[in-house]
Amino acid sequence: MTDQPSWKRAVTSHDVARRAGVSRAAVSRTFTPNASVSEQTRQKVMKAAEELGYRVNFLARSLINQRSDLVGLVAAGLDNPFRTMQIDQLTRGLLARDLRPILLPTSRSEDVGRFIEHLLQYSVSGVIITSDAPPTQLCEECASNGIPIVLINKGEDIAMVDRVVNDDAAAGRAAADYFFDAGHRRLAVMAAPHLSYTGRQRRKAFIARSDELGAALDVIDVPINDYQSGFESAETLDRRGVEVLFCVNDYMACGVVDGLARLGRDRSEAGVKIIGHDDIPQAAWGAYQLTTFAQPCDLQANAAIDFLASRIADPSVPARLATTPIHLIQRASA
Amino acid sequence: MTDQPSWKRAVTSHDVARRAGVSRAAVSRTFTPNASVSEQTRQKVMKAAEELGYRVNFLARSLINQRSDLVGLVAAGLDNPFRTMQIDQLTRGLLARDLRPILLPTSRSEDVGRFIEHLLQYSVSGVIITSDAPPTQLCEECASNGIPIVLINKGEDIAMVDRVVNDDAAAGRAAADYFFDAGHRRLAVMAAPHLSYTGRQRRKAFIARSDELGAALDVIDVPINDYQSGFESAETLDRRGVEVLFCVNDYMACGVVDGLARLGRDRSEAGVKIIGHDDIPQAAWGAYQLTTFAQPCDLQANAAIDFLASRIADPSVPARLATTPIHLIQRASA
DNA sequence: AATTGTCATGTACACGTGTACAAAATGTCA
DNA sequence: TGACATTTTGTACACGTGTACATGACAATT
Repeated sequence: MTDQPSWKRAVTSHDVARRAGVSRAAVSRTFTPNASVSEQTRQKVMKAAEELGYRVNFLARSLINQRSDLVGLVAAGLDNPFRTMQIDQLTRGLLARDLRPILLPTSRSEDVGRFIEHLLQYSVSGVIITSDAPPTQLCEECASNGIPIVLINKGEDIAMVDRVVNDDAAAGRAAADYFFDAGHRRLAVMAAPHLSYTGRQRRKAFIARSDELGAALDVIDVPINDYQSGFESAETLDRRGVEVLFCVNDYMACGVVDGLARLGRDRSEAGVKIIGHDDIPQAAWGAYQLTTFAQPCDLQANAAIDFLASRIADPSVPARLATTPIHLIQRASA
Repeated sequence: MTDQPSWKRAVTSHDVARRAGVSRAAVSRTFTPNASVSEQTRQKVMKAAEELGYRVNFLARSLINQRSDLVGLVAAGLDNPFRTMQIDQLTRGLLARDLRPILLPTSRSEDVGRFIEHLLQYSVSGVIITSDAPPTQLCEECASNGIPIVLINKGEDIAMVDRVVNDDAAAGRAAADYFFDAGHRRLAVMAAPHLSYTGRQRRKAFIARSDELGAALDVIDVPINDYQSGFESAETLDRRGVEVLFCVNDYMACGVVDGLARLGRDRSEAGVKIIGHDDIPQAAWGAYQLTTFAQPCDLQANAAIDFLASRIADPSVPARLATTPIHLIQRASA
């Protein structure tokens, strides 16, 4: 026989059709949901497909459908553990819906141009962006090519672009209230004033609520909301005599804790009280025990994927916005 | 004109050809490396392509080339920060070579069947596997379809499958030597005896070297090499009076440190000395300061991608093995 | 029995590209 | 200039699939 034991070439729908004694169209219909096939031929086709080890070629299918079921996942700063949680949830969610995630980690914004090529050349069905830096160019390019976009925790509201955002305003306010209710009249907040939309929102809300309450306020600016910045800022905190601090994310808060410890300011005795945000795994680690606002990245992922899926189905729906609730987790740090 | 301002349909090589006044083949050749085109027509084509915003449709190209430039990235346990470092390096390396990573996080091994479908249906150019659980079925299936595979830190040596492994034996030995040279005659190692190939190797080498040195040895088994296991095992360490411990990874070591701290056994005063492995970011954090073996995941990623690329070019090369060196990083924990 | 409607099936084309082959153009040398 | 080698170009087919359309089978209705 011409039956090669080695993988000479992939088995196609044509082969299955011949073996099952039906037309190639019948095979195609068998593997297409909501297509019209009689139960009898479906059986025959399935049997033949099974025997030959047939799999539909998604490249060919995508070519015809103008849709690849690939989804671009643009994320920045995998160093922040929260990002890992996000992409973990997102990839699982996408795979559960038979969408395949292409991971595109951005370090410098210059990558973005290359990413656009990657995405458009593969006719991705959609793009989910978690990056810090606002890739407006990428958005425009995708939009003008009719590729659905969902932004997670980003500010720009663009026509036809869905967004999922954390309730940062609530977090900022709640943090200020928490400290105030505990009797403190001098508060502090640490954040990067120019990067990270979500960090800016939390910072803004904390400052606003602080003012409302009439509390004194230290605003500590850092270049980036990361561990290193937190660590190095400990000295500033010490110098200014800060007693309670809202750190706009846990990643940086861990740095603050370690930085203070290095200066000998242990927080078990009357040290600095700290509230963080995100509830990264490390926030629960014994050395930190951060009181923090949990950000429901599972809900966010689901919401984002829902948005994406529905917009893939109907690209003309108006832009939507989902705000996910926060949840205070009390630990030893405050 | 029929010029729609909206994105009615993507611009194809046909459009470019017409505009440039050449045949469609000329366009194709312009965008195919090492194809025969005169400089003059290339210029014309590039100009027309620029004006129309043309991009090669990779789905169509892949269909004809039987190769998609997509690479499956099968990884488990994104909770371990080392995994994040790995996929970060791998995705960047792949993108730098114009390969696109499809991320497939495995939690249960049952996913594997579904992943195989994902991978084969898209005619991925190759697969890189970092998963703990040995997906032998996935390997076989890919191999029988002629898809190159590279394993990172896995044991199975399979025909035609390249591997990149950390020098676990050296790490295990060096850890034992380190403690012995410091004067300790009773050593301990903590690891999951059934999971994680790489952990087993380190454990084995540590035990062997211990025996050679004639040191007493505590072998502490855990179900998984994770933070939680480390944390919970602190009590066992305390009960057995362990003084020095080799933890087969940092993730677990962090748990041990926290677990011991909870029991009041601070390591600043004569506490348990700990050596970890991987040099995850948290190992350098102030609260832990782990002495550890750095695993060069950048080298590993490059080696893996080199293997993959060369095997894509020539699938018939015999299986290769790269062993990456470790590097001791001394901090306060030992 | 004749008519109508429903549904399964096959044929033929389309998706956008790479490339074998032949034809044409160009360059080289006597 | 003619003969020949080399390069460039165009034509035609292939990749593997989804689906519009027409055809035919079969049940339901009159």
